[in-house]
Amino acid sequence: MLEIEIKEAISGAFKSLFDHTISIEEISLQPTRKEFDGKYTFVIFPYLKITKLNPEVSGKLVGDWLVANADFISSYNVVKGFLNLEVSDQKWIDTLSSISTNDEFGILPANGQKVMVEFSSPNTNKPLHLGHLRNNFLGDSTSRILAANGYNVMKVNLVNDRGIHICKSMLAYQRFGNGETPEKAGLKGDHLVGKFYVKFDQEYKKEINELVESGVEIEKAKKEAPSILAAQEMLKKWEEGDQETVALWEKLNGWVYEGFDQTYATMGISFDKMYQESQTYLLGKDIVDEGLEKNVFLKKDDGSVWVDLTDDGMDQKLVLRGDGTAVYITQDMGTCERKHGDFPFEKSVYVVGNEQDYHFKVLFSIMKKLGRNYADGLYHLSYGMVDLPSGKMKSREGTVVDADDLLQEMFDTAEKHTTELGKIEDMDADESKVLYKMLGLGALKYFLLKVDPKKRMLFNPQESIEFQGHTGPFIQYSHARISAIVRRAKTLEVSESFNPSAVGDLNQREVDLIFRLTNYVSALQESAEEYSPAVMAQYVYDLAKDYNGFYQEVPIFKEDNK
RNA sequence: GGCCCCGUAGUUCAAUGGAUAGAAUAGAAGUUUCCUAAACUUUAGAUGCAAGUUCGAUUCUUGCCGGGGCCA
Repeated sequence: MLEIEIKEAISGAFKSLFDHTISIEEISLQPTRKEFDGKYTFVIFPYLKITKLNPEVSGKLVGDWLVANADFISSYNVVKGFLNLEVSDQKWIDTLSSISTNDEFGILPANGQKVMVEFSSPNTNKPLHLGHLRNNFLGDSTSRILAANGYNVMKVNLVNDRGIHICKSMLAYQRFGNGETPEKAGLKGDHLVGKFYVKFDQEYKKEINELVESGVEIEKAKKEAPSILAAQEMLKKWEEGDQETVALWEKLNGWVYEGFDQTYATMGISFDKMYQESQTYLLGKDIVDEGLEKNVFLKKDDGSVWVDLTDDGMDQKLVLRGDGTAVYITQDMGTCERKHGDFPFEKSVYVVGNEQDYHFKVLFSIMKKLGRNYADGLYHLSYGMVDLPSGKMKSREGTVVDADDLLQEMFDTAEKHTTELGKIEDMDADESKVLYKMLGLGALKYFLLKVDPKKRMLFNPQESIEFQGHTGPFIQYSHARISAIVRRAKTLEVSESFNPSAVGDLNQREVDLIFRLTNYVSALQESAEEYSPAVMAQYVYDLAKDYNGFYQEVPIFKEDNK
């Protein structure tokens, strides 16, 4: 890449001028601000100790050396401690040529490394909601970025298909279901099961209220309400493998999976492998034994097993209960090990909400103490909650934004805007449907991805369905117009306007655009290492914005279009 | 109580320790013979507070004040 070449040249300049070696990694190069001349800026300030000269003189020396010795640097200027470098036309021509002839532009060759990306991780007792959408889009986007960077990526989904929550749905179905099915109810399977989960909660609350009215303490009532006891009993039966219970569990989960599959298909998201917690929840106990053997864990008098992480700034953590039953971290250790066994990765990304920051810190620290060679490659892609203007989403208060509903709303809005603007009069119904989906999904994905993942974000339904401004459809629209130029260039036979060799005739804005494009690719490469879809989103947006800004000043086809 | 994350225009978001803190949206004023006006141009508007580190701090450190989370 161009940037690397410039850095190498700067390094050469320091070697030759000051007999000092600076590595390419430590050289900081940034795009020149648009109010100054130049394309790349090298900040001299940090190197004044080496040059032992003032900023202006240092910049001039380096600039002169570069112009004399690096043929792709055509000129330079120094403002205070900023050395602004201009890249020669020939270099742009070469760069653009290599881009236009490279079908794999932006995609790096395989690097031989495996990375597993776990995301989505739904519970099977209710449908996906807005929070899951942020998770899914982050996971999917990260996977794509990593794949484009040459990693062998395996996308996995660990479904939480067991536990007290699904028993609650099962119980309510048993009582109130009357043999209902998704077909009969005309509901997606996940929505049907979610309905019974809500039903359970209503009954449970009713029972608590009755108990409290009869004089029972509220905490006690919560523990002793008949519904919750029945749910616990059902979980126990499930764990014992009771046939009837397992059959019911399979039936309901089957419906939920069908519903999820539909939602994933709508979102355009797929997985290479599914894990079920029902298959992994017993894992990890052998690792506890191993940890005891290696003296990483210690057993207390009551038989419980602990790990001491005070050296790493954490506290002591329980890894196995005194009665020998597992805690969350136990199964996560086991699942981690199994995942690595299935797909021996160098890196493994967990896309999980930030309420589990501490949990993953603990998990990774344990795996390291156990001497797993892959432990350094474990990464928690932590993201913040999605808030609504009314505040936090709460399922019990019915303020949850359902994923299917939201997706449909986006598609409907796309249709409404598109028809109002009269954009697609020559399209048939199928084509236009594809278009609405592309627009609606683009808007939603961009809206959720443009925010720094770790930050809590606000989802305003009104704004999210707007297609103007800093949105996905803005970028899609710009792309459509760029494509139109290329199309017309071919039909009008003025394609030389787009011939790389004509780059010398392009105006400043156009060259800027090309510059942005090359910059975009290097950002693609760097940001992938930092798992940052938000950075990618910003670059694409900037590019589209630059394009829209300059096109009105230089309409290329003005003359040919009479 | 201990630990973790976040405080930037009215609002929603940007800004590897660098130049005059960028966008979008809402407000005001404009632009359709044009590669599709889902666009473009102009205008006004912000770093919670207080110290410290240094050539330079939205960014790093400490304290305080707010918001959220985790652990009991």
